Amino acid sequence: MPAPVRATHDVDACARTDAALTRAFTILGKRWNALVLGGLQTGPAGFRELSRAIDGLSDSVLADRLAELTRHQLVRRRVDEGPPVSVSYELTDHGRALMPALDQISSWAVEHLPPEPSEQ
Amino acid sequence: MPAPVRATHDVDACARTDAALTRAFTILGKRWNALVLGGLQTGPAGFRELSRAIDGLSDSVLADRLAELTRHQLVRRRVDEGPPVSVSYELTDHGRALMPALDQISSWAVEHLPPEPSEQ
DNA sequence: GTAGCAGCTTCGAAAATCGAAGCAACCCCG
DNA sequence: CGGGGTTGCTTCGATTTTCGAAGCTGCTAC
Repeated sequence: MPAPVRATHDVDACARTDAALTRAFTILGKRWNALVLGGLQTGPAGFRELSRAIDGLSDSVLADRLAELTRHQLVRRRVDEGPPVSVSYELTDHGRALMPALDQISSWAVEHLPPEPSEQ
Repeated sequence: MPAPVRATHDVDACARTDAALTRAFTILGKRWNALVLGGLQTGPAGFRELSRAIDGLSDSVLADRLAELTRHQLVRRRVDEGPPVSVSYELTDHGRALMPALDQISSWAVEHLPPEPSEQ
């Protein structure tokens, strides 16, 4: 054992940062993904609707995020060919399964996230 | 009501994308933050230890993330002035309070996140 | 026709991330 | 004591992401 006994716990213990968590945050760790999913929580919504609901998110990025979430099967894009073509996005079962976790994070933020002492 | 009855639900319903969720993902929505917190889940760890545990994360970004998480009071930096100065990072109570949610997300990923059909 | 809305896409600029290298301090080995 | 290894970061230039404004199509209302 070359290194001093400094480590509080073995590297292996936290080593593989939990592959599943890594996969989850490959998606959720992108700037707006979780918020888009959250915006869909209450039901289907149109592109423009989401755009207005999520403050600060630009159209170009929203389009990108929706495409990505759709690829990952968390969101479904549905087109209504009625007289005025309309598009709506909604959560898939996979996406909906994430909602409880999102709620939990939301609650955590209420209780443990200070109102920003001084934003960077 | 100028627009056709296309909206499935009122904008207000999903309007303010849940301020708390937004605040939470101002932090968690950054590329490595959640993984760093996850790496600290099993106990205190040193800089290099985390660096090796989280695959793909560079030193410069890790330093940045740790500083940010520390500012937000989710992580605490502790220096042991012993003969060999050693630094260790650990979760604060606020940070630890997030772990259940992280676990839930991890479980969700196991059950609902396909093994990447084709990475972008 | 003219205006307005929905749903995107394109484009250049700004910001975030990356990876390699550097640096001080300290330990072990010989 | 010198060489080599480890820890904890910082700096820097290059690549990626993200951003926001503008543009374009299709349709409706006036």
